[in-house]
Amino acid sequence: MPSTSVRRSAGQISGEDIVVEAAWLYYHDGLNQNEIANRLDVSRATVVNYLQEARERGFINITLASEPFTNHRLAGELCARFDLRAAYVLPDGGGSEREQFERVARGAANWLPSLLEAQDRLGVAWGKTIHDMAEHIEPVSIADLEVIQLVGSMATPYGFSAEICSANVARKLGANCVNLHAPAVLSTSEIAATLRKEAIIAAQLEAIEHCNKALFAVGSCNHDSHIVTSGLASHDDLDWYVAQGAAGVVCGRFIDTHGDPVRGPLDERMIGIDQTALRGKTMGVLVSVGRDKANAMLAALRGGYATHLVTSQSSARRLLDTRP
Amino acid sequence: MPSTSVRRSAGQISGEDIVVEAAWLYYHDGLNQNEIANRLDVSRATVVNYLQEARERGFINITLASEPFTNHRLAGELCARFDLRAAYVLPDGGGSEREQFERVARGAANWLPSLLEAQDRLGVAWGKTIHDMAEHIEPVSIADLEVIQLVGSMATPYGFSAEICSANVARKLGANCVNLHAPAVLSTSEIAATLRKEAIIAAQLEAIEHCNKALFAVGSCNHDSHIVTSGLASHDDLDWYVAQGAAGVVCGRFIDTHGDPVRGPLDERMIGIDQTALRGKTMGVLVSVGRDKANAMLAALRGGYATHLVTSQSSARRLLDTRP
DNA sequence: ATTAGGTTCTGACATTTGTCAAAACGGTGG
DNA sequence: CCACCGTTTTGACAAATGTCAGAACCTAAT
Repeated sequence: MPSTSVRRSAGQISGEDIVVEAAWLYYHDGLNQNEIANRLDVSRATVVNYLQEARERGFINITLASEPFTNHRLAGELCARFDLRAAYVLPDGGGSEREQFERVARGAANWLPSLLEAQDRLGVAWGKTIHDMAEHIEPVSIADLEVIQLVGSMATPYGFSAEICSANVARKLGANCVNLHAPAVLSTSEIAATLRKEAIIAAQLEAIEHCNKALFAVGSCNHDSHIVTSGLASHDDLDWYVAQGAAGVVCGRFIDTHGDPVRGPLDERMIGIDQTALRGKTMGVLVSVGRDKANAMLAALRGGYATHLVTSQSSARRLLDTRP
Repeated sequence: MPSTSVRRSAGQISGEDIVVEAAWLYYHDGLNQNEIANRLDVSRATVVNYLQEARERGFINITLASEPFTNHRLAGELCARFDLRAAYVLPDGGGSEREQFERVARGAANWLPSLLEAQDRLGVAWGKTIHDMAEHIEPVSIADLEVIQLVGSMATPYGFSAEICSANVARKLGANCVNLHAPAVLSTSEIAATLRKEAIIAAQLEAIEHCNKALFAVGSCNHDSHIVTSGLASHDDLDWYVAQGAAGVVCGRFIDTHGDPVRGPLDERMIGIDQTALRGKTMGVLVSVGRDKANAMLAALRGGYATHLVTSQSSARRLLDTRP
């Protein structure tokens, strides 16, 4: 009676097959590792290995439903106060601001796919928030999705510049990516104007105008915030805009505490979506968290740039504690 | 120093919030129950309860990726042999036929959502297989999906009659449901013809013609198979069709070993999709398993009714072991 | 044959998770 | 104020899962 070996390399069963079988028995049929070990006639330790392999290979998807987060009490209040269609509030979990940032990025990554549908054209801004979010998106494929870079590229080589953000989001969502092949800011408004008329750039700006959804973060108006460190604005630029009442930055554009555009010399030299166009999208997803972002978030929310918000509990409380 | 209570009903945190928080920390942040217990300042046993509640409430979704099943060696061979676009082969797991049936139903439930896209019109047949499958679909919402009942309702009250199958599939997928408000089989062809001309029925038959995808099982030609027990065909009907070469049943219609229609007196009296229309769909998902279904499956596959197949390893082997 | 080098598997132990009866709690009505 | 009742939490124990060093196994080269 020659017993057929179950060793992975032997037998008629191909290598990964037994791994899948173990995963199925465990996650779908609800057997425990002992029962699986008996059925497959291997040791329980081996079953542990199979299951680990299955997880590593991404055979198992564990996702958290979005409802409990959006239904969160704070989410409801945020929607009411800032006229949002939905908000996604992540628990603080008692961790540091660093951890909270991470969690919000993951939360946004978790939520985003369910906000998109086939044929959407999603504009993507830039920044550490957007970049980290993109990292955490579980790859899915959304039919005929187009991802469009909303802001020109950064002069300084930067880990989370606009083209990298949009490319990563597109990659994770299996989408086509329209990059904006121009610097975010040019030395003179004339050069910017010329560039805007270039056929290639014009087509890309056209794509920006016609995207229906937007994903963006906000920047604060400090001298150490990304708007300066990325080389988009000089310290003088920043001072000038702050003097005019700037309270925050969306897609590289300055806005005041009411969210209204603060226009100035830099604007003419920039290539990318402007405040008016951003406000016109049918969906605007704002991802932001942190004490330092509070004012800028408030400005962006008041300005009506966002229809959807992802943030943390403590940030949500800060927003709600401010007088309207 | 009044310590704020974390008891669920107290504090500013709403009841389900702490459950969600625990779930997040566990499934997303990968903390273990002890760490979570410390953070939330409750006992570990409580964390266990929270996590259980989160699972019960469906906050956590665990699904298996479809690739390992569709990439399976047997799946590839099935595609090649029967000209399928994809096959989903479930492990046998050493269990009984009963367990295999169950597993195939769950596998189909797992796979189906990823086969559908927005605006699809999915025709759904009937039978125990389809019914059990529907039970196991994890509720999702597919935009503008329409589910259409392919076969009329059963005269005998039946747990898995056509209208129940389509309604359940529709419910789970958040789809609109077009039911066929007519019996599957009538006493005379004249009555059937009259009924087909009724405006309501005609519109429903129209919907059947225009659906682009179909989900169906096969029936075998035994006297104890559902085609007889459900009251669709009498024993005499069955004998007659078998004598004409019938080897299986799809959507209540008889086919021979090549999958070609076997037409007879019963056909004129039936209301529902016919063999030609079924063959014309852009996608046909056949879900079937079991030794007794082998011949019928073979017939359906040869007849080109299916573009996608869900079955078990052992059933797959049986199919492949048969001479083409 | 035998040996070397890699991979896969296993047994013994460590850690994590689940269970359950009893205790603590919060509201309610005497 | 207290006794009651249903719910939530907890501690102690039981079960399940994870870890890791070494055994078993395969392959290919000597």
